[in-house]
Amino acid sequence: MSNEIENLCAKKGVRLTDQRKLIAKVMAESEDHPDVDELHKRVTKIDNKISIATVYRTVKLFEEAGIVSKHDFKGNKSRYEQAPEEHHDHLIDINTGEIIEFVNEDIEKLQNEVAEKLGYKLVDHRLELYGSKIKK
Amino acid sequence: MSNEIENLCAKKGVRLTDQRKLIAKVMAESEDHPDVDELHKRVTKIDNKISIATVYRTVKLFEEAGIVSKHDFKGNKSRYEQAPEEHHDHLIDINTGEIIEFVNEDIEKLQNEVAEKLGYKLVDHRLELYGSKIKK
DNA sequence: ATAATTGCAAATGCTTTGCTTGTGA
DNA sequence: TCACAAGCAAAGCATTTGCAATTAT
Repeated sequence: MSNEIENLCAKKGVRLTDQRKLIAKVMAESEDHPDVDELHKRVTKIDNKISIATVYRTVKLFEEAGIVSKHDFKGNKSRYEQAPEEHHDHLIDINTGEIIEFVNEDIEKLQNEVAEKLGYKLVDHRLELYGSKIKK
Repeated sequence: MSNEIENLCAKKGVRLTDQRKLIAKVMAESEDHPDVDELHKRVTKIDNKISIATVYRTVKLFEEAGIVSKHDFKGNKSRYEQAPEEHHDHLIDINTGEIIEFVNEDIEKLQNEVAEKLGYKLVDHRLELYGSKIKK
């Protein structure tokens, strides 16, 4: 009955309230990258007393605990996804808003090389591709 | 007496007011990536009647005309730079906030390949590296 | 002349926060 | 029990906008 996010909360000593459990559940079941409003809509279907402030507080809490990842794509409000096992980047369909995840080791390696060459240790990065579907 | 940005405005049919000339001048002379507040501070030193609303309107106008580029780095307000001749990406020093520009053709090429492989035409992208200086 | 631009202040949209009541460990 | 969390409404912050006065062409 418990999900990955709940397990991580327990492990990290994050107190599990009904609201947090519900938000965790909804996030764990989301295949997309919902924003706070969308999350609030989804949890409200199950418990209509949860306030949007709680959703804001909870995603922030989860993010700080490394349980979820936050993304600020161009021109949108912040969107969230369960923190992935392995890093990936995103391609955003500029027509539909659809988000496709991808991994490219070569780019990752080159990023490290670039940073190093400039005298920096790479701590974090952001790579987003914006494109339109090629019709066949 | 006129700068690159003023020339571009003329070419694009953007009406040149005193305020816009001044903002163009300040942007053209900026080596860094100032935000709107900082731009407002800089123009105010020369003309203290310019309102922040005008700065907002002007950077937006310039951006839509392709004259300046807007960047939303992590955790900061929007920052602007004169639109570069040739594309570059940014490395942000997470300790000082300093921004270093770089170009890497290999990464650019790989981005196109990734998009293509996913069935997309790459229209735009965002690549930001966040790092800390390696002390020697 | 007159359509576009400015300055000001008010409005917006997303997010955070203070405070009182409620609750998980 | 009691420190912490939730709900609500108010505040915050960056940015946008309505409107009357001003200005570039």
